[in-house]
Amino acid sequence: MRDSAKARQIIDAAIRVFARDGYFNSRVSDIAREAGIASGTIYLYFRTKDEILVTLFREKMAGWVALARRELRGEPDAVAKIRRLVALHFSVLERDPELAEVVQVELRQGQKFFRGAAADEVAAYFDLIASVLEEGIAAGQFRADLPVKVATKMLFGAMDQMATSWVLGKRRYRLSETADAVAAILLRGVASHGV
Amino acid sequence: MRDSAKARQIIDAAIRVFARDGYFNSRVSDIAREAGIASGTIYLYFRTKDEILVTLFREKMAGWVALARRELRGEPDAVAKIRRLVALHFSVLERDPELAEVVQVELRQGQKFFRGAAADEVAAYFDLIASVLEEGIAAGQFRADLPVKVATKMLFGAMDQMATSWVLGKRRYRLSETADAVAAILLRGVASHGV
Amino acid sequence: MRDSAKARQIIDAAIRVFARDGYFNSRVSDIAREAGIASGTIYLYFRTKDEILVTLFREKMAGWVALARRELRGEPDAVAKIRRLVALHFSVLERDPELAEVVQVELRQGQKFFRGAAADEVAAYFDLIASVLEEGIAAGQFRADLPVKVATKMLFGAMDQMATSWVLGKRRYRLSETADAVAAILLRGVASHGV
Amino acid sequence: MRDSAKARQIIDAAIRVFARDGYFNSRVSDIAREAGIASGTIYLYFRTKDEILVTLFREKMAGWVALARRELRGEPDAVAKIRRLVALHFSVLERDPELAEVVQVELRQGQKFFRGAAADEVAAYFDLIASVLEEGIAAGQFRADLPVKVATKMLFGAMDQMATSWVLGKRRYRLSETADAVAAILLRGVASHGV
DNA sequence: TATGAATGAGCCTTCATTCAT
DNA sequence: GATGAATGAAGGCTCATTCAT
Repeated sequence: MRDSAKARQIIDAAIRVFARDGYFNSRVSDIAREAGIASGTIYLYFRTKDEILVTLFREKMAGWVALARRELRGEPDAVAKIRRLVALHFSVLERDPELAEVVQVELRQGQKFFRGAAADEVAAYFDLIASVLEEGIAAGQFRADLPVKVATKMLFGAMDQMATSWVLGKRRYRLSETADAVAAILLRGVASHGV
Repeated sequence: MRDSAKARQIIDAAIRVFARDGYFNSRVSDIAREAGIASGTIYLYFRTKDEILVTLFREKMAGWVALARRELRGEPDAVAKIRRLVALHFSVLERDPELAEVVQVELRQGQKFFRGAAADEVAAYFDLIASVLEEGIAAGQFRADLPVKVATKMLFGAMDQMATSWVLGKRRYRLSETADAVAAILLRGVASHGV
Repeated sequence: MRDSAKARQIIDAAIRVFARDGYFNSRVSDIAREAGIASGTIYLYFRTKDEILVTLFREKMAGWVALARRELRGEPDAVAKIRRLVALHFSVLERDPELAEVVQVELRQGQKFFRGAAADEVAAYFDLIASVLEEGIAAGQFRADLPVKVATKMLFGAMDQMATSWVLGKRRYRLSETADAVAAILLRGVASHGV
Repeated sequence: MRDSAKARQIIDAAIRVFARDGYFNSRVSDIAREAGIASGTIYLYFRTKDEILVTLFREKMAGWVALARRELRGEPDAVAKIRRLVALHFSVLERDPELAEVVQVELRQGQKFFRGAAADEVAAYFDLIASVLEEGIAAGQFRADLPVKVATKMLFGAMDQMATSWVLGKRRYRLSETADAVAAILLRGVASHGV
């Protein structure tokens, strides 16, 4: 549980195993073997198998949000931030295909992703998107009457489905290359006038 | 499968049980009790517990696509069709909250939804969306250079996330009431000029 | 249960099915299909699946013993009777390979064969063998101090193993052709002097 | 299989349970309770319930054949060896009545005994018998024209039926006391002249 | 800390048998 | 008598978790 090299080692092993076999088909002993430790050792760092998945996700998602926040800070306005956000969303997943498999496919089990322990991190990401939209509205770049909550979900959903389709299509193309097109459509959708 | 009345009875019971307890927490005997039959009877109509979930989804999704196709036929142009599609997507789920729970949450397990046996039906829905986009492009309503595949995924993703958030938020508002706003954003995103 | 063409039809189907798949791998419905009737019909003639096996065996064994008794009656002395008995034992099985498979392999399950409902018929066959041995002793052909019970079991065991090996060896030779050799060894074993 | 002590503990428990209740009436959990371990532990040493039976048999039979080989080595000629073999065959079973019950009754299910995984050990026992017969023929003690394969099966069958009858008769007498009579009949059967 | 043998709760599925038609 | 859809008991096996070392 405590931050530790061993915990990270376990999480990294879990990502590989979950990506390969799926969460339900993976045994704790598989993760242990992949990590090169005894299965009992895992329970010194995680209370349950489920907690591995949740922790995995929380850590990755928290890092993701932090990264996004940092990156967006450098962008001049909401439009640029949306473009950056899409590019980042895609490149993070593209850079780590095993993580992508786990996040887009395995993590959607039951209610673990949007509900569950990871809900805070997802909410933070939603908040980040919403804040960019608010900023755009304030700056007059986005429609004044834009329903922000709705638009936030739609933006996330659109990006998420792009990622899911890419993963399920065995990543046969470069996800990043679609970023501009995606951002363009999203921006037109929310813009106060033609962009 | 053979006796469609009994099979439907089982599927309907399964929807209620899965919606209440989740797929993995549901025992076959729970479905049987809910359907008012013996658990062995289920195996006269379905080979495995898994097949119940898959059949459930295929039937519902096939009906959904057929309904959408029929409804869209009556609309005059692509813009109207997109509006209709969003309204339909939302109203189908809103009318059957238990189905919504199953489709948006339980069905996303592992690879059963987009991959797996249900892939054909999902693909048919994607095709339907794509065909509307093509029609809009041909009619000059949507951008001539619109990347149809990308836009298709984004449209589906946006609607899907709206539905998921609504389900996870315990359906505390009327999903249908967001349809106009969603359609508006989608249409602006793909329109050839400000709509 | 009652003697009837249908009961015989079921038993004959059961022999074929048991010989092909083994008793435990055979379902009652398999027997029904092989017999060309509904599975429920079987229960009009037999109380349980087990009873099919037992009845099958009792009928075949009773017929076998009756046949043997009849045939031996025509033989002049104990030596000729032993020869006849061996030849008959082998030819009965050889003439009906599926019955042989069932009797030598499938029927030996648990305690159904020597113990169980078929015990009487087996005992009758043992008695028949014993009576021939007694006759031979009385006639001076067999050792006066021959332990009849022991010899009876040995004779049966020797013939039985010959049959079992022949069945397990996929009946690649003619069992009957070994009858003379078998009878010769048996007769020397019990004879009052070199035969 | 790995830890021979624990595996032996399980096998010994299985012999007691199978002898008492029969193989099919025994649950894996019964064996576990008898062995004083958890039922899951059994699966650390055996893949299936079936494998327990097969392993049980292979180990016992292998030990039996090894013992017989060793004992026969000390005997001066084929006649003495046959006598020793019969005595040994009977005393092994008599010394371990529960093993006898399992080997003579439970193990004959379907094709596990003569066919199946135990076939090698049974074949080794048959080979041992055959080699003694060959030796006796070479030494002139047994008939020169003795059909060895046939005689081997008959010898085994005769001993086996003696054992089976003894087990089924609830072991109401001492099997060993019949050894001399059995050996005498067998030897007369194969001898080159009156013995 | 680390190990890995041991635990034991949990459940899907089969199929002999029943019975309403 | 005949049917075959329906029943429901039964148990082998898995694997997350524990704990003695």
